[in-house]
Amino acid sequence: MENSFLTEFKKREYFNQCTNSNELEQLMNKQKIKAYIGFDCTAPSLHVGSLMQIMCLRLLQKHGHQPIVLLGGGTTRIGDPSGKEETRKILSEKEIEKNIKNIEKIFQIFLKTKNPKTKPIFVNNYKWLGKLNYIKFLREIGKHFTINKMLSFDSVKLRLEREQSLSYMEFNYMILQAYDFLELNKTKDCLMQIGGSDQWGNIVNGVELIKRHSSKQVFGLTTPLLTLASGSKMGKTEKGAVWLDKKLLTPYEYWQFWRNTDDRDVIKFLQMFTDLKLEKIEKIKNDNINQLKILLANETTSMLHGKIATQKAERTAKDTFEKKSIGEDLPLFNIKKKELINGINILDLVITTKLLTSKSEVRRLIKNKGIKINNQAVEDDKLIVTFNNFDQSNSMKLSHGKKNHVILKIV
RNA sequence: GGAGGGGUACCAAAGCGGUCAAAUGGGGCGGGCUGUAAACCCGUUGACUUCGGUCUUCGAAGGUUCGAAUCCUUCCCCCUCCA
Repeated sequence: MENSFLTEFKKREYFNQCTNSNELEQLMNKQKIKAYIGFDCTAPSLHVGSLMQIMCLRLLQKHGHQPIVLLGGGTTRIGDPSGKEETRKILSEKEIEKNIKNIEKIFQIFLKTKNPKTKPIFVNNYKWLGKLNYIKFLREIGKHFTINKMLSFDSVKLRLEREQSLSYMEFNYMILQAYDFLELNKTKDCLMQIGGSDQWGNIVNGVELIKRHSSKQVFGLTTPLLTLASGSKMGKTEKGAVWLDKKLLTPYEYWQFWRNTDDRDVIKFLQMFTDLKLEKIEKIKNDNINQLKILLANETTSMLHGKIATQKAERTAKDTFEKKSIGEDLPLFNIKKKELINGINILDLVITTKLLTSKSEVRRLIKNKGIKINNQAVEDDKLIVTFNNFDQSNSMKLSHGKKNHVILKIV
């Protein structure tokens, strides 16, 4: 089999580690399997940091396998200590439920839901973790874990070494995650768990638990921690997380995020985050880098926000950056006619558009020629904006730097 | 439990009675170059300001002093060594 799930998985650079690569390959060539990924529900939505995991689920579908999406209502109530230096804050039940609903919508967009053989199965581990019987759990599951081994896991070891407290609750997280896998194996015949490289320990625990408890062979697969050419973490910009939710980040902003990818990351991102065939990427990889970035932005944005929103975003970018005119997708602010009669101070105006948050900062920017009205740098921080600054269609473009623009419209 | 060392802005780290809104580096932001990239160069980086200043900040609370990030007291937290 030339293009199996695993080969493509590796070619697209999703591969980090596998508990048993060869046997997994054989299994997946022989039959279609179910595999799961668990997602944390501490935030109201997911951001690009989870995108690689989502792409893994899509890849499963592409090869005829069925993804299980575990939204950890139960484990989110505990908090994964992996990679965390401090105890996480605990969320209320209500918040978690709300987050889960919201996050599920993201998967409805990214995954194909029609084909009954590959459509995603959504599960919430609170369903089984919520009603565990402590004594029974200790006897059936707890006996397979030794404290000696648990103490040796990085997530635990680090906290202990630094003498940071690790609550008993968090200490149990790995057991619960292992139990999730066991449960999914029993009830859904799930044979694989995928996760980020930081999940390796937790995943292996699940694989081993199933072996001991049910004498079944299952698999674990991890993706690498994605580091950008610039050395920073994927998905976090200065302005905050790059959310996969148009309420938290507009399609235009999402498009811009991809358009601004570092040159060195573009090909990698095309492989990882688009559906473009690898052969095609190979063919075009020496094309004009800016065209490739636009392609990347178009592919990723339409996957999440749809074709129409993507076209709008692209057009807005063109209008804004190439024609230096007013792009329709830029954030819009209405100004009342009344207010303009006496004019509005430039400082107040910038603050109301939320382009910046402090007047001192606006003053500084003006000094550095960083605030522009209709592409013209504002020279005086006492400038009063009036009707004269608006064009025939009652619009005015206000910019902070080259990339942050806002359209003001008189109503 | 005993002995030391330390908590300073987004982070790291200097300052150790006034000249400190606080050196320096990183990061951020803006400008230049360019390609909405990287690298590089320049500027900027508490808030408000009628641009004269004013207000708030150096772990917390008190105190000494004309004046404290700097000295004293108590408290909280962290690190290293010994037991």
